Amino acid sequence: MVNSQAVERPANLSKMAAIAPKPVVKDAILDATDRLLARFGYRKMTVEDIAAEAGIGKGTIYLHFSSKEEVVLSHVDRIVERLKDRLREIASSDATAAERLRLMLLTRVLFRFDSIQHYTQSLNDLLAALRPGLLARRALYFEAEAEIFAEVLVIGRQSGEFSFDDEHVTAHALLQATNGLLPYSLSTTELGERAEVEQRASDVANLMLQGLLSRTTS
Amino acid sequence: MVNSQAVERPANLSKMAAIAPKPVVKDAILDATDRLLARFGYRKMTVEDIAAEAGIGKGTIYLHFSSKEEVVLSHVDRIVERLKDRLREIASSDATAAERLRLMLLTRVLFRFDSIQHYTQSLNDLLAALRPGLLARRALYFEAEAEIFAEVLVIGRQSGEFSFDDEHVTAHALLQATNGLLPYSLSTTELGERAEVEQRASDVANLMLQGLLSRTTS
DNA sequence: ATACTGACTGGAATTCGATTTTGGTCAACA
DNA sequence: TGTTGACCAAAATCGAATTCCAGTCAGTAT
Repeated sequence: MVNSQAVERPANLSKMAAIAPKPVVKDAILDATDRLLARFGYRKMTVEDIAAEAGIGKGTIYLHFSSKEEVVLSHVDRIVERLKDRLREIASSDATAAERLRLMLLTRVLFRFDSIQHYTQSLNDLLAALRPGLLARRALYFEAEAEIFAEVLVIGRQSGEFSFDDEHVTAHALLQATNGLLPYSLSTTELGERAEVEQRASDVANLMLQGLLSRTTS
Repeated sequence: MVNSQAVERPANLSKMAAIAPKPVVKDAILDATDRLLARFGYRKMTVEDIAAEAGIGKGTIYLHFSSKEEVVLSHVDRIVERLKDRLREIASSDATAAERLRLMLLTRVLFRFDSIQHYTQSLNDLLAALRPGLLARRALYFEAEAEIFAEVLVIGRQSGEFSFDDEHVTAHALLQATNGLLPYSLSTTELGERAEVEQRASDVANLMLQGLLSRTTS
């Protein structure tokens, strides 16, 4: 439940580190988790393993996270958080709106692919153990992503580049169309080669974007 | 391995039933399988159960299928075969090519949804047991579907309704975009309400089709 | 105080051998 | 000639003994 992103009332700036104790340690825990997930998978990775890998005591983990499950879910959260940063970066670049959306769609697929392809065989394990928690967050992830996409859509419409009715519906459709390429239930090996996934994402993106382009421009 | 679809050299027409013994029985076995999958799931359903439900002896199952796994995979094959019939039906209707594709996309999603929503909780079980076999067939299913879609695409282009480069790439993109709504790894309950799934499929289809429409028509 | 730790605990997971179930075969049967 | 169900080996299941580990908290260090 501790979310370093949410900044509520920075009451005492000099004591920020105390309010959310040592974000450096928190990140070290998540880094360790990433390495160990790749090496052992979810079930065989113990909390003591994580602590040792991070160079801290086991109890310290519980000062930052409420449970082992929460550690791993936060790790996934961090991946998505970084993805969102990347998406916002692309969203505010100076390419055409269509080019930005295209790159954003490719990125949302490939960033996830790259983030978890390290632990391929252990993914099923993780998924089986955390399915309920992950499904709950999936919806939140998509919603957050949709907002970023919607902004670019609106900008593209203002400039006359795009033509569409509802930006939220359209944003969700864009995400939905690429969801089949996300390694949520199919592992990265089952999805196919990276290059092939990229090609498929690209083909889908091209077709969708063609549908967005304003009829008047051509 | 016994595939009633593949018609190789119908040597003796009067003995067809002997070459592929009693397709009626075969269908009865698959019908029984469908009912029992819903009731018990894959693992708890025994071959003897199937035989009893179909009103035949256990050994008879093995005159039609090489293994229990093959029985269930053939059951899935039959679902897809029926779906393809439905798709071809729509493909040859007299609506506009866009309307046909739209309906075909909705159908490929909802037909699957309806076909397996009976056995929701037992789906994970089935998926875990048959994953390798199912993944292998998935590719074949998509390929076969893509062909039907490609035909409609070509017709739409001939009539000037559509504009696109490669019909196979485009057909695959259409399928890929709706794959995320198929109950392959996510069960029907995890996908959401039927109406919601329908809405999402519809939104995606609309956007994709918008991209196909020829620029000249508007 | 405050930040951290690791020994400790109960419940969960694993192991392993005994027992039961079941996928697949085939000799007998209709 | 087509069908069957008793039969067999392999797999699944069970259950008790054992190990393991997530989470706690008294204690240490700072």
